[in-house]
Order: sequence, then structure tokens, then C-alpha cells
Amino acid sequence: MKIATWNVNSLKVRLPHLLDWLAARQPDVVCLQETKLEDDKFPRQEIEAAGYQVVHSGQKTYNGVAILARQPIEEVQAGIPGFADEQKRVLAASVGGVRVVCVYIPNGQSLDSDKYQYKLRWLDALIAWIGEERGRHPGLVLLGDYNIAPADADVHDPAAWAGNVLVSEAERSRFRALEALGLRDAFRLFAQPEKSYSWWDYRQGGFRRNLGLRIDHILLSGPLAETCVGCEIDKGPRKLERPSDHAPVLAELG
DNA sequence: ATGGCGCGCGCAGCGCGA
Repeated sequence: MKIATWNVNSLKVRLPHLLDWLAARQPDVVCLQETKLEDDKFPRQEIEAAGYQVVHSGQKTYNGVAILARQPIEEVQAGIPGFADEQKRVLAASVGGVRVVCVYIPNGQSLDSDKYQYKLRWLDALIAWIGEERGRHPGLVLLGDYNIAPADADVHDPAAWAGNVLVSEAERSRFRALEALGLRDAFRLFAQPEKSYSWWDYRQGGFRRNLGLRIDHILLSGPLAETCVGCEIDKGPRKLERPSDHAPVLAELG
């Protein structure tokens, strides 16, 4: 099973890129973030014509998550149970015996923002829920836009980013709390190129100069990590005209 | 020091992302 995550930054704009990418890479499961669409605006026909079933939890302008799969999508859950949240950031479903949890973790804006406190509360609720979900589903994958660079190796200029959101100790300790549940960062199961990132700012030629962050992740439960044979960031779509600022991340499970 | 790009909304220019 090939499973992927991609923050598309508006599915309306990025649909041609997505369809080309599905045809080229043939993933079995794809999690999308920032679709920025109401459910009734989701391009269901185009995705189904590409050979995928789809579930979506979206809203206008902001957020929005989707799961695409070539196999049946079952036991769909939107949002974190018991955590009231107007923002459409979570979608979970079972595909081929694997529990897939698609997340768009809040950005946080800045350390002194209310949005940062929301991000930390949100992460605490996610950690508690995944702790339970992992017990129910031995084969679990938690993937999406985490808006956390777990280590300085995931940051192009750690000194410049110090004191910023995405790299703060409070965020990183919560990432480690997810790992402490037994989840493994699929990308770090393998040797990787230096300076591997999944997001680059649109401004200042960020991609051309590789001024990026690795903030999109695929975390695998123990049994799935044991079957994982590869994980990569696909920079191809980031090179196209009008790209998303994020690149897709792919993991291959055996 | 600030904003620099791209998106949605909506028709000007602002809020937001990371």
C-alpha cells in the first residue's frame, strides 16, 4: 500500500496538479489538507473518475481535509471526538484494515497569539485521542500537515527560526508525545538527503533556494512501521506553475 | 524594520498561512 499526504492549498486551484500526480504516482491512499471547499463543492466526479473513492470534511475559505482511496473507505470519523472545534481539520477512516487519520494541525501564527494556545490545546486533544485509537487499531497511520518541524534538521535556518511557531519546544514536545505512543516518523526510518523539506515559502525564491521546513509527516504505528519499505518527499509538483507551497510525502507499506 | 507570495472573498484591499 502506497499512502500519501499533501497540503494542496486550495483544491479548486490545484485539482489539475492532483489528477496528474495521482496518475503518475498511483498512490492507494491520499490525505489532503487545506481543500478550502464546502463538501458540496468538492470535485467528486473528477476524483472518482481517476479511480478513487473519497470522503471530505470541509468549509469555505479555510481548512478542509479529505481521504482518497482505491479500496472502500469505512468507519469515517470527522473531528476529534469530545473536542469541540468549528474548524475542519481531522478526518479518520479505515481502508484495507488500516486506520487512516488525516490531520491539518493548526499553524499557531505566533507564540503570543491565542491561535498558539489553540494549537497546543488541539495537540493535547489529538494525543489523548490517538492514544485511545491506537489501542483499537494496531495498524494506524497519522499523517498530514503537522505545522511542526520536529528537529533542527528539519529547518533550513534553525537560528533564524528560533522563537517562532512550528519549532517551539512546546510544539516539539507534543510531537514527541505522539512518538511516545509508539508511532514512528516514516521519513526517518530511512537514510534521507540532507536538507529535506516539505514546505517552502512562496516569497523570496524559497523553493529555488531550498529555504524550507519539514512539517508534513507520516507517523506509523509499530506494526505498520515494520512493513514500511520507503518514504520520500516528492518535490515534483512544487516545480510546476502555480504550485502548492507544500510537497506531497509518500510512504510505501509492504 | 517591514514585507516580500498566493489564496479566498469579492471587486478593494485585507486576513491568513508558515
